Amino acid sequence: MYRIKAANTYEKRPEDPRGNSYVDYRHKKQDKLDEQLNQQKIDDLFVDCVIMLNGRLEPSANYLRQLIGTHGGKVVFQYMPGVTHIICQNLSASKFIQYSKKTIPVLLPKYILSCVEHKTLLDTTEFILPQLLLEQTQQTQQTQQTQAQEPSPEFRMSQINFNYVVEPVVLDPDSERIQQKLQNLEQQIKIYQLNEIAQIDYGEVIQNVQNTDSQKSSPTQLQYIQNSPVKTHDKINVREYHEQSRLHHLSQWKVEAQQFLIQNPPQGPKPNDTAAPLFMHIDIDCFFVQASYSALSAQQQLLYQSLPLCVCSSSNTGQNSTADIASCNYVARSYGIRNGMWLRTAQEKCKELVILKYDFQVYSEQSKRFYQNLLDISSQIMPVSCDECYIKLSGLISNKEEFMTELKAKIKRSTGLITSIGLGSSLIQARIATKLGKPNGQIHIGKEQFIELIKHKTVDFLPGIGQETATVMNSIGIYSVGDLQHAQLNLLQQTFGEIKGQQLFNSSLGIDSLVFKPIQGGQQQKSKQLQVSQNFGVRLTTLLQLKQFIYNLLVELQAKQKERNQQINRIILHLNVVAKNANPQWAKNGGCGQCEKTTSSCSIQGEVTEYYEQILEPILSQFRVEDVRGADIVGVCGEQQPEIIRNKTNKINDRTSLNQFKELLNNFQEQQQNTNLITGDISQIDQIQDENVREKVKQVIGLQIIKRGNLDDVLKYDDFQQKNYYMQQMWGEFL
DNA sequence: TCAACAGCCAAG
DNA sequence: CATCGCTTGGCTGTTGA
Ligand SMILES: Nc1ccn([C@H]2C[C@H](O)[C@@H](COP(=O)(O)OP(=O)(O)OP(=O)(O)O)O2)c(=O)n1
Repeated sequence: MYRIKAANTYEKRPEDPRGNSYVDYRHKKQDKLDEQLNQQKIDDLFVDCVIMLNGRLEPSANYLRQLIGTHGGKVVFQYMPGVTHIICQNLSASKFIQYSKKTIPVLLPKYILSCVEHKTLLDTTEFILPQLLLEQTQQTQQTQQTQAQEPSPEFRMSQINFNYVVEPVVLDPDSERIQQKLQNLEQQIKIYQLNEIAQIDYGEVIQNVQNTDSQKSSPTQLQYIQNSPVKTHDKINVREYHEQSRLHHLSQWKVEAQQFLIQNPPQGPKPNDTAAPLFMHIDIDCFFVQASYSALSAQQQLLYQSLPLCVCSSSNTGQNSTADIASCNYVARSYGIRNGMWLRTAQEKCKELVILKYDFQVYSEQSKRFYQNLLDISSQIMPVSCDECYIKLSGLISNKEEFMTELKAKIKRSTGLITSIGLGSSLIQARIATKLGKPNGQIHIGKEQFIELIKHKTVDFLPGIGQETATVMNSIGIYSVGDLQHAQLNLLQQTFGEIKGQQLFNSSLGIDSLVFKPIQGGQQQKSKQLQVSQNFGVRLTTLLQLKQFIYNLLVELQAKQKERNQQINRIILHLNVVAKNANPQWAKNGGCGQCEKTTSSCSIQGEVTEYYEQILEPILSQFRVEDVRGADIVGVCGEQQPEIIRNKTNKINDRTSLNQFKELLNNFQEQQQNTNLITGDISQIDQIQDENVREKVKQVIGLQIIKRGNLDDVLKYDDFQQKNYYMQQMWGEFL
């Protein structure tokens, strides 16, 4: 039996685990924040070193950079004269040749960690990249501090190696015995009893869906083991757990916002598609904090005015809380506190941080009120979340400033909440405008300004660029948005893939990759998948309990399916099992910690709840029940209406007439956003000055028109995202 | 050639 | 007391018919 695992999992540093569940992403995010805010120098260990980090590393390049920085060293991500060490992990063939000729030591990341650990520069011999060892052993003695030759082009273009290794699963010697035991036990404890119980539970839950009464404790709910690390005063089941989970509500409210708009179609005027495109993005500032604050008594509000506030499930003052901060106000942010940060980290930054309680009821009501205020602006609204949405305003607004001021005042009157508004000619421009204006901002960004305004931001400022993408970008020498604006498109595409690469590039220029999809009144939204998860507070002892857990999740899935009137063709179970070397010290209290996913899937005929055993059966031998820390169940929905509009990615790569391209593609983009199809006027192509460029554009567009009959069909046929083949066909001439 | 599937990433 | 780490969608890459 084999399990695929990321090749470079680094297990010695639990606070930066990789390749596991999203849960670890939280840790990484936390790390990143910590790192950004802790840059004091510790010593001068690496003071004479210029260390080049290359490719994907474990621990992450970001972490190593911080580490080296705090010990006085300099870090570069591309080769340059003066580099004293190269840190690398996966060597591609071309680089292998390059590196083996260099006189600079090429070392494993372990070298940095060991040096720090021993507080001295160690001999490099032990840490030479194994691939190079044969060639280089003779040379290593005299390699340090040597000046290097000019870099070759390939050398500068750092590639990322996404190799995977297949690693045999070493079963715990006990597990088989335990399995056996459990199975026997299960048979003894009447397996059919579960079915019986299950039926009862099923009925109850469905009934509860209908009359929304809170559910009484049912026999199938999870049982916590005695003396488990998670102590609980009460038993919980999936539904009760979700009631308390902010992320569950957040996801739920997004769906509710969509449904609200379906049931209450916006009455505002229809935007004018022939007018200059104009989009608005609006977001309530630190939503949870404002809402929780507004629910306080006047006296308390006065007391907390202009104090650092946050919303967090912990009310403790004990200093070691691992509770997440859902939202913090801008005073708190000035201390470096961020949403999603653990309370104890935040309290290290600001002792006076005031904790407010969640009030999900209030958030839900405020969200509804917020949306109510948006209904008469325009007929086209696209919700992003409970506190955030895009609205199309093309041709509807005369005085922008006045409009924004009035809307903000109106929302303030109705909800008491302060919002930020951004206007721009594309979604991303509006989005960035909001971000730049926060808090209490109202900004309109012009196309030209956009590129200048964000030039000096780090790449992760752009929506769509998170921790992972930023790290990879850094490793190919792109740090700022400006770097990205001037990056080589083909390098980006080579690194991130054809579409993703193009989208990243486009984003830096303010061109949307997100498509504006306003809610269509009366038309039920169909999801592609429905998911139910619980990865908190799960500590099981018996197989029976595991089955109950899975069953409970399936009951929720079924309820969701019925509620949304969707069909589920297949379910996928991701069981989160505690990672072998997970460091308990870093684990969130009650959380799942570092986990490895064990996955199983099966097709569904009939009710999903009937599959609780069948879905577990194939993977039962791969883990011990007491190691299970949670599960995600994904239901893949069927009977999807085919999407008419797939994502379209505009191609730009002619540097000499970049501006013309930008302009042209902006126009195309705008038309696309305006009509969802480019039906329009392609005579503007004739206005392109540069003959080369003009012909290329004509070729590509024209070719497709001929092929498909007309431009509408070209774009309807936009299946090319599915396969690179189509990309080549559609846009090959451009490349 | 393309649908299906699995995995990763981002977002609030 | 802790603590409530969910859910959806888009893109990449592989497979197999
Ligand atoms: N990791 C996160 C991020 C957000 N939220 C919740 C709390 C936020 O109030 C709400 C909206 O998220 P935003 O990203 O809009 O952040 P805020 O509204 O808190 O702040 P701002 O929009 O001013 O940056 O979602 C959360 O619970 N956990």
